[in-house]
Amino acid sequence: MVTEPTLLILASLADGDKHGYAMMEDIHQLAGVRLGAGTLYGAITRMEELGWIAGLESEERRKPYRLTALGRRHLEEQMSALDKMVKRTLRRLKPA
Amino acid sequence: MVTEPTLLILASLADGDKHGYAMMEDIHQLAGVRLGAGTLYGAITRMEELGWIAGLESEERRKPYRLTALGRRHLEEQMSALDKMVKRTLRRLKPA
DNA sequence: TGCGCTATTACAGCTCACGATATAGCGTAA
DNA sequence: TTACGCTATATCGTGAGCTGTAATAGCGCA
Repeated sequence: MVTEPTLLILASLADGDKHGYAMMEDIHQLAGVRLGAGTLYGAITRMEELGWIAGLESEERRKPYRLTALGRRHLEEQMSALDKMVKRTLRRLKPA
Repeated sequence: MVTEPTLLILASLADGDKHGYAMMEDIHQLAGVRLGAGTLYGAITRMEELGWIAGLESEERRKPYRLTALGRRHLEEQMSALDKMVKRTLRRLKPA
């Protein structure tokens, strides 16, 4: 697996509000992995409790979620750390 | 946590053979995280069984490890996938 | 009517991350 | 020479959370 489901969900919501199933599709495009239902909805529940995402009301059977300010900040931190790490590692992989 | 310990260990060994404790220091420099002893040596054992790293003989109390060809290939694949994902996500975070 | 896709929930199993503990060699300062 | 702190590895228990699967249900279409 490329990254923790948590980051993939945050990354997906960074593009706009989405419900669970739509995140599955988006994450597949974004990272090439397909999260299972258990992984996805389990992570969503935990992240909502953490205050990283918020469920929006809806009269449909779809339940959309939105990235909170806290979640966005966390995503930014993780991404910039990841970016540094990836760049350093790629530099190690291809010697001068 | 930024990334799985597995990738961090592979990334550390991409720079040259190292024993466990040296990886801890290197990973701290590389990714800003400090792996605990349990995490580190647990992952090392599993990765050796997978054939991603190989233990080298040594008469000292230090046991150095080397990245195998298989491990290197895996690291390259994961890093390029991560690289794509990070770039796309960063683009989402800072709108035009 | 039935099939396949969308959509969510719940659950059981299992891996693994993590902290803590134990052991031990080493250098060095008191 | 004793004691302390750092280096170095191993092991264990616990819990979090990833994973696949099954159950449920609305929807569109043939």
